[in-house]
Amino acid sequence: MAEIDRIDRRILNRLQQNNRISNQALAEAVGLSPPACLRRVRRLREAGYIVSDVALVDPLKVGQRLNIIVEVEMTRDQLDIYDSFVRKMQAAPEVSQCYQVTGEVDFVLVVQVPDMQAYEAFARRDLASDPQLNKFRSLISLRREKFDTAIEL
Amino acid sequence: MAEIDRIDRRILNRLQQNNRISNQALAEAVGLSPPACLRRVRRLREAGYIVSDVALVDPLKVGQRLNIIVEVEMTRDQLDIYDSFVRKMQAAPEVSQCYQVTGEVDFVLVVQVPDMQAYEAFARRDLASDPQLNKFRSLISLRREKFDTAIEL
DNA sequence: GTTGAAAGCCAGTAACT
DNA sequence: AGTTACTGGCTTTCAAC
Repeated sequence: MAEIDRIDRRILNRLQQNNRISNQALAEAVGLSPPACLRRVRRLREAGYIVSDVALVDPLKVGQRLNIIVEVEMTRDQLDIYDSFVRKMQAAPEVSQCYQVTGEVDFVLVVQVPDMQAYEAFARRDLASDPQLNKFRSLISLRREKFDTAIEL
Repeated sequence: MAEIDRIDRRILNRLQQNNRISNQALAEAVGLSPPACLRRVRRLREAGYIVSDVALVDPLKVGQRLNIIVEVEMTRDQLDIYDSFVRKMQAAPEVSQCYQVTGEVDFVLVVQVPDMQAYEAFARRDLASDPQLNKFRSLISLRREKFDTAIEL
C-alpha cells in the first residue's frame, strides 16, 4: 500500500475519534459498503497506518494527578549513550512520552505520576543517577488542558 | 462507582493495550465470566474511567514528521487570559497536547506538524500574534522515542 | 458472582459486476 | 476497485441459581 486516498483518510479520522464504531456504521459514514470498508480497514492495520487500538483512561480518576515535562541535557552526544538512555526511558512506566530534540536540550520527557514523591523516586532512580546525564529541568503541571491523540488528515 | 478493585484494574490494563479484544477473551484473561466482565466494562465506561476508545495512527506514515515542544510564557497571570489561550490551543489542530505548568513557564505544548513551514504558520497564527504572550521557546524533535497512552494500574 | 439459553447483530467470506 | 447475499460466531440480554 503506497498511498491512501480520501476515503482512507475519512476512515482514519473516524477511527481516531472512536474505534468501537461498527463496520456497518463506519461504512455508511464514509460512503462504502460494509465489505469494501472492512477491506480498507484491514489494509490500514496491516500496512501500519493504524498502530494500535486502545482505551484511554482518565488519569485523574485513577489518581495520576501530576504531569511533569522534563528537559534532559546529556554530557556527550554519542549515539550509544543516547540509545541506552532511550531504552531506560522506554522501560520506565512513569515516562509516557520521550522526544529526542535538537539544540541545547537533548531529550524532553512527559512523565505521569500520582504525586511528587513518585516523581522524586523516578528522578533519583532513572535521572539523577545517570552519569551521562548532565542536568535536567522539571516543569510541573497540575492541569493537562488538552490531550488529543488524533492526527488531522 | 466509588472505587475500582483488582479485577477492574486488570480490565483497564488490558483495554489500554488493546481495546479490540473480544469480551470473551477479556473475560478469560481477567478470570471472569463474559456477562460479569461485560458489566464491569460498561460501568468503567459510564463512570468515566474509560474516556474514549481510539485507533492510534503512525504519524510518520501520514507525513507528520515533526514534533515540537513549545514553552510559552504569558505576560500576565490573569485567569481569563489563561482561559482564552487554552481555548485557542484546544481549537488548534496542530496542538496535540497542552499543559499548564508552574514556574517561569506558563504552558507547555506538544505540537505535531508535517514540516517547519506548517509550524511557522501555526506559530504566527496562534502564538506570535497573541498580545498576552510574552515569549515562547521551541524545541524541535525529529524522533518521538516513546509514546505510550497507557497508565500503569 | 455464575451458568445456560435465546435473540440479534455483525464480521467475514464467497461470488459476482 | 466495488456490491449483494449468505453464514457462522459473537455480543448482549435475560432468566435462574
